[in-house]
Amino acid sequence: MSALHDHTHCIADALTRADALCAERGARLTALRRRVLELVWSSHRPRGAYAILEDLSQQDGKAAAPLTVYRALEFLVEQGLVHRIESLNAYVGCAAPGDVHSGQFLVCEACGDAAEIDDPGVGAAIDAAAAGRGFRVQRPTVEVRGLCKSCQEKPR
Amino acid sequence: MSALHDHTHCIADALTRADALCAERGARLTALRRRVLELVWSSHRPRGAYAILEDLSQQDGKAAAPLTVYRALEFLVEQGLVHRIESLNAYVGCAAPGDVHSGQFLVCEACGDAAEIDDPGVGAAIDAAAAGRGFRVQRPTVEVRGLCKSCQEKPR
DNA sequence: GACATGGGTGTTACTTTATAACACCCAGTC
DNA sequence: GACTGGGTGTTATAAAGTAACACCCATGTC
Ligand SMILES: [Zn+2]
Ligand SMILES: [Zn+2]
Ligand SMILES: [Zn+2]
Ligand SMILES: [Zn+2]
Repeated sequence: MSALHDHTHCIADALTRADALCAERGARLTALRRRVLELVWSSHRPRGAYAILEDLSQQDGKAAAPLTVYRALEFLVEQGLVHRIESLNAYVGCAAPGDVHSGQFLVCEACGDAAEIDDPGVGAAIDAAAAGRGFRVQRPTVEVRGLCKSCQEKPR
Repeated sequence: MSALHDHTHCIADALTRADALCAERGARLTALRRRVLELVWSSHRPRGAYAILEDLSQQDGKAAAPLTVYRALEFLVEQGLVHRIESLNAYVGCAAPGDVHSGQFLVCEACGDAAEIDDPGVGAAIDAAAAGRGFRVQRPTVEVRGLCKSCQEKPR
């Protein structure tokens, strides 16, 4: 993700889509859940549950318990609004909620950004590899560590 | 991994290869590290660090500290003898140490076995997807959850 | 043999991440 | 108004991982 973009737009857009999706599904995007989603979207870097907890305490003055955040995150993940990055124990906003989520991420070691991609080639290759071994795919996880384009261009 | 196979052979083989690889590299596969490797290989299911710790305590009578196990695991991972399954916070023996490790796993939700595959198609697809976005790959992680062949055949 | 060197291990304490159990509240319904 | 169920608050606890520091022991050097 380019460092120079109107991120307030990313946030507003994510919240709007979340409102629409939840309304459509009859899922309850409560004030707390919406606020947690907003905090997850505070950047394109995956954010840990306890970091979000701190945000809640400091920005909202509410001293919430870990469970509060974890339950909100659980809901958001179920709704496909947020993805969990397993290799970081952290959460990041979904770029395309509503669409199919195969969950593929390019995670930059330098800036920390996690770019979600839904590359059909990768999905197809995984399906083929699994099928060849008689394995039935339920949930693929692809998290590629490396260096994003902008971090390669301005090294160090 | 078929439930019916001579697993003692898997273990013996893994230890033999580890001995050879470490000797070749001048890496010190100490008694503790070798023992931890053996415990990781106690099955084809990824095993958590604390589970291995318990094995050490119960089977060897040594009440080791967590760090002891984590340090041994760190060494084994560096040497490519063991892989960490990020989505499980657990470790599993490498099927082909010495070769290139892209780290692709088919993890069965039913029996827990993690089958390591090194599918060139998957690797190539990831490289292509990353290259198309200007991303330089350093360490890909692929962990596919689903049902292995034998668990599909004997459901429940 | 005495001595420095460095990697491996032991010990204690601590941080981070995640979940269990149970009570309460509040909107929607009959 | 009472019933119900999902969402939230509270407290306590489990699971996973790390920091700091001392000790040991094999190796190489003087
Ligand atoms: Zn943005
Ligand atoms: Zn970057
Ligand atoms: Zn085996
Ligand atoms: Zn299975």
